[in-house]
Amino acid sequence: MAITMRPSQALRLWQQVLLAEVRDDALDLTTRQMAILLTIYLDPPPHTIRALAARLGVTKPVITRALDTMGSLKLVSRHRDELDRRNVLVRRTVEGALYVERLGDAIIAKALGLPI
Amino acid sequence: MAITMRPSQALRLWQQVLLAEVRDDALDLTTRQMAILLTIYLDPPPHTIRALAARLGVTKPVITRALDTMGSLKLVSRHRDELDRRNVLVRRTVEGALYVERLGDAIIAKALGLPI
DNA sequence: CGAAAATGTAACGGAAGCGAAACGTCTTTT
DNA sequence: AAAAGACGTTTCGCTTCCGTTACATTTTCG
Repeated sequence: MAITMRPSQALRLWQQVLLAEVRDDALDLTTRQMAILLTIYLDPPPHTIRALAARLGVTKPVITRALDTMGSLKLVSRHRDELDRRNVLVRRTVEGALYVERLGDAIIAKALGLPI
Repeated sequence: MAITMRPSQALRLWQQVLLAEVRDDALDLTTRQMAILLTIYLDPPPHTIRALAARLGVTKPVITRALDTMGSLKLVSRHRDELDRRNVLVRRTVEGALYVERLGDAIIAKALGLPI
């Protein structure tokens, strides 16, 4: 069974989560950064810069810069691929997993609070 | 009946919508701008800069700048309040309503495509 | 009426993101 | 072994956003 919502409910859910994100966000990720983060945590590894760029439809420097930022926030980590040393593999971190998990819980909490 | 989802579904929904937003975004709104836009379109008017700042938990210049950007994109419009000429009232536009409506439809489309 | 308060905006310096292009390193091809 | 290609990063100039502070206008209150 698929998730069913009316447009008004979907928009209200989106608003509530964004408001919560803005109100108490220490991280302040951009839309692109959040898309990258979720892709790393939801899609199966390995994750290379090139593959992430293709998935998002952006250039590689965009991924590099986003990983710089999220790496300094400890949300992801980078490791050289020893089998093909041209590649960089992006891996999850404990902090990142916790952040994503909390986001999921926050979305559900807001969904449960939606008017009928 | 409230909307029910598992955390994995919520996160997957979020990822899918963000990916779509990044892939074919003509607008590229920030998280704050999107939160402001949805608040203007979902919460009952009137919307003043001060009230929006309080709702988001940010300073007034943040709202002013976001409205500058979204105003040039025709997503919202500003009008001086004639009853209290200190106030600026933010109003919806046809273009903004269309944009928000499409976002709602996009969310629903992604929700329907979620795995069980 | 005049002082104080409230509202939104402008200005400032700093930080971060952008697209495009050039670059260094590593692997594959010839 | 040399040339070509692939991968990720760095650099460039530019734009936009940020927080803070100062400001002009308008209203309220003493």
